Amino acid sequence: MVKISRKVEYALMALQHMRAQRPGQVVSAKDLCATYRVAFPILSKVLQNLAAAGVLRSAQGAHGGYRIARPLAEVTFGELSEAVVGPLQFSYCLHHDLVRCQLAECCNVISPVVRLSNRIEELFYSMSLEELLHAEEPREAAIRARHNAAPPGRAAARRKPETAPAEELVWK
Amino acid sequence: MVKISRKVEYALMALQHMRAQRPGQVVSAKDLCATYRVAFPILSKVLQNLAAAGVLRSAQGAHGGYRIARPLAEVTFGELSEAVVGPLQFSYCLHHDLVRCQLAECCNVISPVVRLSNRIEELFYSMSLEELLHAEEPREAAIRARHNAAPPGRAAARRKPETAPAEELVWK
DNA sequence: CTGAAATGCGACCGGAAAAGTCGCATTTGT
DNA sequence: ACAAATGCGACTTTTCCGGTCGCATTTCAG
Repeated sequence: MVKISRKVEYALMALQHMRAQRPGQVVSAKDLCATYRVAFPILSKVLQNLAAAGVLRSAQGAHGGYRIARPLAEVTFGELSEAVVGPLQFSYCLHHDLVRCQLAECCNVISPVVRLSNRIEELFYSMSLEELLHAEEPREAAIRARHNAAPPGRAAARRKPETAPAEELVWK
Repeated sequence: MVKISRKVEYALMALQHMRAQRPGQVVSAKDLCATYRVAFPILSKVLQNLAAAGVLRSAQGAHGGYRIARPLAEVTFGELSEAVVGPLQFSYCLHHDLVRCQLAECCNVISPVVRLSNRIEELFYSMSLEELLHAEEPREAAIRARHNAAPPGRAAARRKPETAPAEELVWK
């Protein structure tokens, strides 16, 4: 199954958050973790990856943190993905040389697989992060509203009927 | 990392093979395994999945096998993928209801993730198998040629070289 | 009618990759 | 000097996919 890595989701969360900051304002990994309930070391590594890729700029030391290094309209999802989870590698066949493929001598799908990989890669590199993150849509806004608007205990209970006590939502 | 399942590759191999058969000609799983060096049970299951999805038609009993059930131009890669590896589910967030997502209450990327998933899904359902498999390209043709070109007498030896590498090529 | 050859199907196993953890070094502002 | 932050590498845990096994069912052929 083709699945988006959780690290990529964390990266998107971080960028979505930073997009809303004043320009030049840095955000620490610690703050992000507190806000979005993600384990520190893993988010930290994701941010470091993004910094290494030039998507974020880091500031070390006290009151350090991260900020967006270049306009998100200029950064593609493909870049983000490669920065965070390594090179795109859609198939077992394509390690850029065919030599290693065990099936090479009787393989009849090299071309189709290459075509497929190219199509996905094109898609990934055609989507800018700006395009992806540009605005909340109703569905999400509703969730946020539910979360923020109602008196703490009750709304949760209402929305999420007896089945899931609030405790179970806590990040393990 | 976003990776195409090996089962999907097997499915493509099988369909590529059947595309070249005379209409109405059935191919047994056993034959396919022998030709492409894939373990029988796994390929068998892939073929069954394709049959259940109406892409292939199966014939049970002696001299049974599979054949293509409807024109590959009418079957999309998305269909194939879902038939073989289950429903497309690109993210951990989207189990069709948001209830189960632990991050829901502080998640700020639901919309982007939905957008992303939709884009990939659109791509998958926009590619027909005919389009993917339509023809061999030079690179692949070269490999096939190299493989087939050996003189007849030696061909058998070439085909199944008893040299050490042979063992290493055997599907573990 | 019986056996062989094929699909159909469900349960199980092992290994690799992803996710997460730990610990410590380095940088920098107060 | 100290505290707060990033930087980084090694380790552990967990999840899931590819692969295996075994047996039931169907169907053709002689």
